[in-house]
Amino acid sequence: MSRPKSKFVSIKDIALEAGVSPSTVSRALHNHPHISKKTGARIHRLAQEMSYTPSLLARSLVTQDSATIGLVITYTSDPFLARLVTGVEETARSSGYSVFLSSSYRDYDRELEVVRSFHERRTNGIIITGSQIDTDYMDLHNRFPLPIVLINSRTYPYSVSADKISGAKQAVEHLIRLGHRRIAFVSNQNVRTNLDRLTGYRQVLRKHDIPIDDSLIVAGDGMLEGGARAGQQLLNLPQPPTAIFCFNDMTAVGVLTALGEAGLQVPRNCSVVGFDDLEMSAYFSPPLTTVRQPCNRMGRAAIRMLLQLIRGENEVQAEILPIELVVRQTTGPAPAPHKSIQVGGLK
Amino acid sequence: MSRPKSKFVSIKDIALEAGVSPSTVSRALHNHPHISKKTGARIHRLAQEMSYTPSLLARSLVTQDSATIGLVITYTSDPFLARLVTGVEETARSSGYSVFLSSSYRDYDRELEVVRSFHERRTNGIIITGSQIDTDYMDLHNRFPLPIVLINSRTYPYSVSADKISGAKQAVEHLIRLGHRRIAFVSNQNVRTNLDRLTGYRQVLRKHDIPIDDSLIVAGDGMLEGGARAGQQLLNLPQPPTAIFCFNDMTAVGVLTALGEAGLQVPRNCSVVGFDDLEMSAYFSPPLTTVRQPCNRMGRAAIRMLLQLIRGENEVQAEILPIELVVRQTTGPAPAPHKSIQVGGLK
DNA sequence: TATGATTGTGCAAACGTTTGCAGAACGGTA
DNA sequence: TACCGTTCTGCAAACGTTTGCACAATCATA
Repeated sequence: MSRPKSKFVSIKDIALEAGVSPSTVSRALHNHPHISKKTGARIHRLAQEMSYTPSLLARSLVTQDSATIGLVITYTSDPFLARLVTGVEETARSSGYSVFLSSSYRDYDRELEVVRSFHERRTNGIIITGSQIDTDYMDLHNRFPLPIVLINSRTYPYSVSADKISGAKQAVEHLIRLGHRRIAFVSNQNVRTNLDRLTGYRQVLRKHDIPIDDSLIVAGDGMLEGGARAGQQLLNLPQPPTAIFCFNDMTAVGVLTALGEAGLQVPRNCSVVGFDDLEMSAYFSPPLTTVRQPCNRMGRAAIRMLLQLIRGENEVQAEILPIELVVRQTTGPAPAPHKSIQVGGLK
Repeated sequence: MSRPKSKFVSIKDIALEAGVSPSTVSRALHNHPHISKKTGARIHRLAQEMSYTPSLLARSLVTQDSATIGLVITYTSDPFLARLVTGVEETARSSGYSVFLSSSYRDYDRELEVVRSFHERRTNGIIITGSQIDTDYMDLHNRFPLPIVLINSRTYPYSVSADKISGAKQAVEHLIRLGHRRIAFVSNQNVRTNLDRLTGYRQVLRKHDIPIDDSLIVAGDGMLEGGARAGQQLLNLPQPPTAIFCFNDMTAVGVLTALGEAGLQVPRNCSVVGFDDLEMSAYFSPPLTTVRQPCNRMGRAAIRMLLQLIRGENEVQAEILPIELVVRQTTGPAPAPHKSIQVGGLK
């Protein structure tokens, strides 16, 4: 025997010990009604004593059900995703599923690779945030014949998204109401993820007859560094903005740092709005005005949808969850015109 | 046939199509040398065409190797763990492992349950952060006959930890050097996790002949809320501290908020030191002085150790990684004595 | 005492792989 | 033509489960 016998105790070992057949053991452990009380008890006791742990690998093979789902996120270090992961993991576990986690780094091929590997492991379904493949999954359907639910990819039929257009509109409306007219937008690198926020941003400006100035739309990277860079870039403009709407909270914090380093006060000299509402954001100083994404709820909705698909209920439809602006202390009235920003103020 | 045949194409399907035996297909797909070029090519082509994806479930069963590891963390929402997860996931994947993720909520039974479920899935090994079971795993060894590596449980033989005693000492030394003598410590709820920090804290105070005042040791919860509460509690003391050493950065931020709300300036009226060095902490205002835990490195070290154990190299030993104080702007000279804290200062 | 119903157990196939071993096909040499 | 050595392929067992079906045991009833 070249391969060593497994180091784990199997149903057969118990069967041998109990002097019954493996099937009886299997049934006994599942409390099958046709098993006599006596044998049932004895087998349970033996299983306990021999510290038997069933192999879900073997079970999955025969039942054609791995009781496993895959979760693909962009970066494990993105705090926005933390609560989402919590929601997914929690609900998955309470429905008896285990969760594979992997990250895509927002890279098409990497995402493909992760999905392939989850498919190899025969996960019952996959949830993907920030997908680059997105609607292409519809063509990949025969290559990956398993349910896939996307988060924040609202063009894909099986998806759960936050209503980001509405969020962006609320944010910009809020700023305009405060008197701002030069409102900047700091984007993410990734075109697709910016789309909704930009749409909302443009719609509101247009509605208020504010011309769209492309120099006010600058690129961040969705992270602290990018926000800081973008902030500096905006300050160097001949006519800097009086308010900055940011792709997300991390970006906003980066922007705040840049403003602070330039000696500007927030919101006196410049207002800042974030997106996400990280737990941290309420504790920032000043506490960040931001658009709250219902992450936890999205995670739960996504897995609920996935479980439906797994059960074969195919008539689910894309969900778009409402989103709300949380006004805190980084937004205030626009400074008087023509001296919109005073560099190097106070002290 | 009551159970439907699998919806996935198997090696048998290819064999049928190619007119060869399953074994040949298996070998061809593994580029076994004894397979003729012709058949090899044909089978590869067929596999491609039929979009065959091997079942790792089946493979794992026969090879007795699931190429899978389990990662147990306390809370998926803890930002401190984010980079650690990244390190683990990254290294695991590049070694061909997939990662199961689950959270323990710092609960003994929950942790046990997660480990059991990972064992059922026949993960090759498990990494656990913030373990409550800790050294008890040594007794559980026959129940869980698979390698387990703990993070930050230095009494367990297979563990990777940061040198938290040293970190705490550096922090408190730093404060004392700045002239502070009333130095508070805001702890976590969990006794075990506080141990090292408290040891360092006490050692340094004793070394400098500063009596240890138990009223200066108050409980947080490792999170923002707890920090804020603890901060208030400390301010209400008849003789409040001039410096506060916090269990972690989240706690520190909570404390900062409490100080801010009381109208105190940091570090003029009170210094604050955190622990972890979250990415966010450098961007806080003022940027947080803190003790940096090498999370990413710890994650990588942990999985490296686990892989060694999986390969059967049992002579590994617990690793303790160095840790460093990062001085930023929440610490400064102690205020003059007897008017140590002026409530409601400036403006 | 046979009959039938009821209850408990075992056989064997199946899930999708891998792999040792046997053996077929093929080519070359004597 | 017979033999041997290569080179390739297939058989069958194994991994650890589940489960339909057949059948054995038990017991009450006629």
